[in-house]
Amino acid sequence: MDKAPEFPQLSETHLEIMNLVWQAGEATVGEIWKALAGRRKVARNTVLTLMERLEKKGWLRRRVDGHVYRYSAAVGREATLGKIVGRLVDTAFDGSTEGLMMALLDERGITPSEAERIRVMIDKAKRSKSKK
Amino acid sequence: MDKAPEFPQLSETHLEIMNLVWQAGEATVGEIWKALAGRRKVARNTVLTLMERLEKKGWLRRRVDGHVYRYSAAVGREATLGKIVGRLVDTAFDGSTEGLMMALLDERGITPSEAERIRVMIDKAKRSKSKK
DNA sequence: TGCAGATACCTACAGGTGTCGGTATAAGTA
DNA sequence: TACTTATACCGACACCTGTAGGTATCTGCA
Repeated sequence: MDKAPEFPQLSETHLEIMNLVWQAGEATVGEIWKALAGRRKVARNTVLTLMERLEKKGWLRRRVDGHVYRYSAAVGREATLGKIVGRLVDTAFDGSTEGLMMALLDERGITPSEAERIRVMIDKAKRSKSKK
Repeated sequence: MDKAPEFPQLSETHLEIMNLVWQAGEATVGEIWKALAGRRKVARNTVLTLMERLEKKGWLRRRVDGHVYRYSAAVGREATLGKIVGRLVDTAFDGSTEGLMMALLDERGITPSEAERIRVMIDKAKRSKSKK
């Protein structure tokens, strides 16, 4: 569950589907479709096409189960999201982690409890920085 | 400098150009092209097309100056980047600011001095949360 | 006055994306 | 057995994106 594709960018819709697959672990097109259709109107075939494309590009894997394909993610959620965010930092914030955080805090704000948890995260990240 | 378009997503390349324009304040296609070509090979006409499209969609403004168009950003940098990040938080992290930060720290790590500055930012954000 | 260089406009094209319809097949059900 | 319901595959279409060539115009300099 690790060899990420060369990273040719996941669109928003693709990401939406990847998220559902990550959440489900393994799922059929129908299951993902139902989950997605709960939020917005979309045809089953649309989901099918998108998932086939994701599979072709190496983001999803599928295995035969009876007469059905069961899809699962071929890449890890953490690593993938990490790369996406990293890429955004590079292209939009010129590599500045702080820049992104600033934009985020400015846009969203945080609650005191979030602030506390983030503080803990930062301490931990600082300490284990050399790990990676 | 504020009414952002309905936000139909800026591609990475578009963002690259927007960044140069934000930096320059006002610039001709030729100037942006030179700045961009310094980093990667690209034809002048490519930049021209991209900037025309950005203008058509409301991200850039242009005014006649002699026989030349001078382009400037029609949207503020902070607000725009904020929205982009916010959107990523929503689509990739299900609205969780912390989630994004975690991914970022995990992917990039931070130096102690960055950690310190971020801590200050968070404190400030927490205090002025109601402002926005 | 004529040419080089910058500029803008028009057009094109391949590849990706989001959207499906049509059709065939398999499985469960009345 | 006939019908309904999933599923998959093929193909299509419009729009966006990155890329750029061709051409006409303008401007400054030899």
